[in-house]
This record gives sequence, C-alpha cells and structure tokens, in this order.
Amino acid sequence: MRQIGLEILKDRKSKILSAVIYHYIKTGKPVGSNALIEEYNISLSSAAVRNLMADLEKEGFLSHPHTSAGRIPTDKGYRAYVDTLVKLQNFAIEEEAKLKKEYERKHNETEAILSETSRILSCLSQYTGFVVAPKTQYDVIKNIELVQISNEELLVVLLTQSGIVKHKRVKIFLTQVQINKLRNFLNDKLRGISVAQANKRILLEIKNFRQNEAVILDAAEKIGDVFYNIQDDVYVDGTSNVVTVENFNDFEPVKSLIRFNEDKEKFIKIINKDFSSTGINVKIGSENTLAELKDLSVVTNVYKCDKCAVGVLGIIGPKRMEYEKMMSLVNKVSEMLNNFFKNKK
Amino acid sequence: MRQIGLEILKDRKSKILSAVIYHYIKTGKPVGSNALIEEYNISLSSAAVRNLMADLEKEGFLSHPHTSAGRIPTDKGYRAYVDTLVKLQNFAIEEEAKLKKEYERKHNETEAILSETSRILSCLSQYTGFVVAPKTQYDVIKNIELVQISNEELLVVLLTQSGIVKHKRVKIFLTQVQINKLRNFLNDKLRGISVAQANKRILLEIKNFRQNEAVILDAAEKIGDVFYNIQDDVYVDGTSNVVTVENFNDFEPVKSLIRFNEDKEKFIKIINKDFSSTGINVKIGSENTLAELKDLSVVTNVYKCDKCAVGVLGIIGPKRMEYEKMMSLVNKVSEMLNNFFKNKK
DNA sequence: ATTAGCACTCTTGTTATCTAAGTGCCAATA
DNA sequence: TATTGGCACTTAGATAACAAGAGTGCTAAT
Repeated sequence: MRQIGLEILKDRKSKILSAVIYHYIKTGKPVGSNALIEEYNISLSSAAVRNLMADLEKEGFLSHPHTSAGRIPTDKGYRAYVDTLVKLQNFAIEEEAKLKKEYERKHNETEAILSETSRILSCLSQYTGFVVAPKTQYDVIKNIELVQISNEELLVVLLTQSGIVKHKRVKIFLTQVQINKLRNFLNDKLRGISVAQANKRILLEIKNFRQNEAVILDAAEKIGDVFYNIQDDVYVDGTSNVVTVENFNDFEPVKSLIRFNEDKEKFIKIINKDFSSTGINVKIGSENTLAELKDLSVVTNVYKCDKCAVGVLGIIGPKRMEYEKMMSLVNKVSEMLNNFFKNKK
Repeated sequence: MRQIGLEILKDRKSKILSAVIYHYIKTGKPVGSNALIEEYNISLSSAAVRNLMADLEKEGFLSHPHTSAGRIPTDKGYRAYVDTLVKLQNFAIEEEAKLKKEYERKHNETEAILSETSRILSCLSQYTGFVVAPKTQYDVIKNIELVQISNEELLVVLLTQSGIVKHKRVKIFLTQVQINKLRNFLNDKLRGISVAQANKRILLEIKNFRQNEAVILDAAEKIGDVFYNIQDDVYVDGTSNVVTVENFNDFEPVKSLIRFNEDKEKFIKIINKDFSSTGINVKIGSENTLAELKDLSVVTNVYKCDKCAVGVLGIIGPKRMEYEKMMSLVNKVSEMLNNFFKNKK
C-alpha cells in the first residue's frame, strides 16, 4: 500500500495540493497560481505558489497539459488526496431519512432491494451505481426444491440465506416418489451449509447412504454439479449519467464503460478481484487493472450478509469526482444494506 | 398506414430516390447530382438529376443540410425506401449454419437462449440487439411450486410453457400438510391455462371448493395476486456499438438510448405498444413515439411460443442503417426462435 | 423535355494575427 | 535564506481573411 501521508508532504505543500485538486474537481479546468491565492486564503505570492506547484509536479502529484496552462492532478495526486486529505462527511439528515424509508418500503424481495440499491447509488451520486449480489458460493443453503418439468428435465430451485432464488434445469427423470425422497435427502444434508461445500457434501453422503436407490443417488450427484455453475447477478444503474461532454469529449471511454457494463461476467470477476477487501475502496484511473476503467474512478465497499456471504457495491464515475461525498455515500449505503440483511435473519 | 408506393413515384424518380438513399447509407455524406450519375448508371445529365432531386425535396422525401450541399433522406424518404424499394435478402449460408449451431448448443435454459439471441442480434447487426421475453400474461402455466421460507413468507415458483421460471415471495404461513394441499389444488386447477386467467380461475374455484380449509383458500387468493404483477424480462446487448462518432457527434442521443435501455419497464411497455403487430416492423426516426428514439430506427419482429405467448425481438440502430440487411437478419432470427419454441413443446 | 453553362452559396481548410492565461526564472528584498 | 516582483516566453483559443471545392438553381439553347 502506498503511504503518502502528511509526513512527507510539508504542511504548506499539502495545503496547495489539496486546494488544487479541490478546485479542479469543482471547475474541471487547469488551476493556475492566481486562481488559488484568490479563492483560498493562501498567504503567499503567486510566484511562491508556482514554485511549490513545480515541486509537486516533480514529485508526481500534479501535471501540466501544456506549458502555459495551470496544473491538474495526476492519479498519484488524487491518491494522496483520497488517502490523507479526505474526511468522510456526515450525511444530510433528510437524505438519510429518505434512504431509510426506501429500504423499509419493500423489504421482502432481496433481488428488488439490490436493484433498488443500485438505483439509489446512481441517483445520489449522479454517476453509475452498481451492486454485485452476495456471492452465492459463500451463501448458505436454506432450501432446495425440485420440479419435474418434462420427461427428461428436472428444475432445481435453490433458496439461500440471503434470500436469493436461483434455478437451473438438469437432465434427470424421476418419479414423484423418487423426487420426494431426493428432496428430503438434499434438504436434510445440505441445509445450513454453504453452496461451495454442497457438492463435496453430496459426494460424501452418497457414500454413507448406499442403501438408498441408485437412481436417486445418481440424480443427487448430477445436482451437485449445479452448485458449481451458479452465475451471480449484478445490478447496474445510471450509466447514462457518466456520458456527458463535461466528463469526456470523445466516445471511447464511454463506449468501453458501456461494454464493461454489458459483460456481467467480466464485471463481476473484476469487481470481486479488485474490490473485495473490506472497508471503503477507491481505485483511481490507471490503478484499475482493467483498461476500460483507466479514465474512471471506482469507489466501493463490501456488504455482509450473515457474516460470510458478501457482495460489493459502489459507484463508477470520472476521476474528477467529489471523493468525500462519494466515499461517504458508498459507506452509508453499504451500512444500510448490512442492516437489511441483519434484520432478515 | 402511409402508402407511398411506386404508383405515385414515377419510375425514374424512384430510381433516383433509391440511389440517393442507398448511397447515403453507404457513405454518410450528402449525395450530390454528380456522385449519383457517376456511381449508378443513370443516363441523365446532372442538371436533370438536380431537377428531379428538387422535386423529391418538394415532395418531402429528401432534404438539404444547406444550400450548396447534396441531398440526404428525410424520415419520409427512408419510409418510402423501406416500404417499396427493399427486398429481403437471403442469408449467407455460412451465417445461417453458424446461427443454427448456436441454438443447438445450449437448448435447455430458455432464459439463456433469449439472452444469447440478443447477443447474436447485436453481433450480426453491429447495433443494439434486444429480445423481450414472451409475455408472461399470455404464457401458459406448467407448474406451480411452493416453499415456506420463513414463518411468515412463502415462496411461489411459477414455471410456464415457454420455459420461463418466475418467483415471488408472499406473506403466508402454512404447515407442510397445508402446503401440499394448496400445491395440488393450484396445479390441478391452473395447469394449462394462461397466466392472465389464473387469478379469475382461482376465485372461481374457491367458490366451488368451500369444503377445503379456509386457511388454504385464503392463501390461494393471495397467490392469485401474484399473477398480476409479473414483470417481464428484456435482454439487451451491444449498446456500445451504436456509440460512435460515425453515428452521432454529440452525446445526447447516446445518453437517451442508454437511459432507455436501463429503464426495462419503459422499454417493454414501448416495444409492446409500438411493435406488436405481426411481421417485420420498422420505425424510422420521428415515427417512434418515444423522444429518446427519434434519431434512431428500430427494426422488430414478433416471435411466437405455442401460438399465443409472444415476444418481440429486434435491433436499434442509426436511421442510416442497411435496412435490407437488418430486416433480413431480424426476420431470420425470429424464425429461429420460433423453431426453438416449437421443438420445446 | 433535356442539357450545358454560369453565377451564386455555403462548407471546409489554411494561414495569420491577437489576446489571455499561466509558467519559469532571475534579481531584488526582508 | 525564503519570499517576492517583474518580465520574457509559451501555448491555447478565438477571430478574421482567404482560397478551394462541392453543389445548387436558373436560364438560355437544343
């Protein structure tokens, strides 16, 4: 982890850096020395400020679009800003109340809550909001239901602790009596354990239960495979918010963002890989492993369900975002989602 | 319905119109009189062509970006082109084979097929492809499964003829014995009828079955409500394809297209309203009721499942699209989806 | 009816010029 | 020695002038 603290940035310098970034985020235009001393009470001459900015540029925190332009932050600059200069804001009381109400309104369907949460994130941030569903692999099995839907296909319906319902067809044919036996067997043996463990457990139990009908055990084995191939969902909202001339002036970053959004599988993989550490997580521009995100910043947090199954939520926006606000927002919303799942138990 | 046939366009004129639109679609630049006589074998002078183009402009088929520019088609021009001048092309044999293979590969999960179909549409068109799932209201009930998931919530799982699985939580608590009775009751009475009729049928049957336990009948009534509020799904792919400088040079149409895609409910409503007539359907620019689509063209066709439950599929692209190709594509893909559902029965 | 020819219009690209913003550096200063 | 005022220098961006090119509309001739 990079450690760029106030320690190594002399006090005055860090004040300049902070002011430059703050101002750039507000205006989107390169910040000159005069603009700085006018708008922030800096008791220095413009020349002194220029010297300091030149230093900050040498150290890699700021850069120059061209010789005669003001300074703009580099990714390293944003990073220092986020690491040391940002304080989480308190939420406006009205907004928090509004949020709470939203969650109380429809509290039954987990999927609806997740989708609503991504909408809330996008609305309040004015950027792209997303919620990756609790990782099914770490989720706990609550119930398994079986329905014969044709003479060659059985529908397996899985309900997890976090309230998510998944279903999959499997090539199996059984009589009603056999289905009942299998259902009891599966629920008996798998209820309460994680989805990831399910397959192993089935194989284990099959060994112990040789007295059961072979057909049923074969079917159980087949169903075991289902648990490996469960695709998690992701809810994305507000992509159009990011599409503005203000944020970008050519189509490429926009295109790649949309493409990223459309490829759910990739989305989930990347998000889970890069953003699964606990606590608020910020990746700025090139810090993102994915080329599609190199002109964007991502702010995330994990949320927990039953202390083990976890999901990730967050926002994606331009690098020039109000980090304080966004981090506070993501923090608050993940808290609320935690609460939702806590009450669910 | 507009009727702009060859009847009212004198033969030579319609040839000019056709050539102008064809050329504009290819190049994207206003078409001048010289370009026309050079590239298409028109045995007229440029002046004569100019006169004809002036006529076509007066009649509203062409327009002028500015005095000294060539002509571009109006929406009315495109309409005439599509209505009278387009012939469906045959599909390249390799492409058709590729398509067929795709459908044979994964033929079990209906949802997967629909999602795959939207991907195929987007890939082959290079625009946005979409598939609206078969209208659940017109779909036929195949099976209803019930799972008590807590001491206040019952999960209702609905499987339809077209292979789509829907689930919803309902505030009901029953014993296992009661659940079994209710399940039998529901499947007995509802299997084979359409989702739209389900609620009415339940109410009817409740009257006839007063001997049953009141708790169960109350639950059945509650479940009846579920059938009213089923949200259909829509699968969209390739939105990023439409986002190019070639198609647009400002962000607004792109933004509104993305926003439209994100609001599934609105999407489905509009598509169902405007595109549910059978046969290939084309709406050009301002012919779309939705402002978001006024700079785009939409090509759709319906697909049938079991002769009654129907869905819509199609593509959304710039007005300047190759209509022949797109209409042929949509036609072919809807045919294949029809086949998929026919084999399913 | 069709065409050749020409004046006219408008876009596009190029070049030159000017202005404003902002830097970098240096000599003066407290 | 740290800070400051001053000044030369650089660059983007705006504006205007100009030429070239494309294409039209109209008219007179065929």
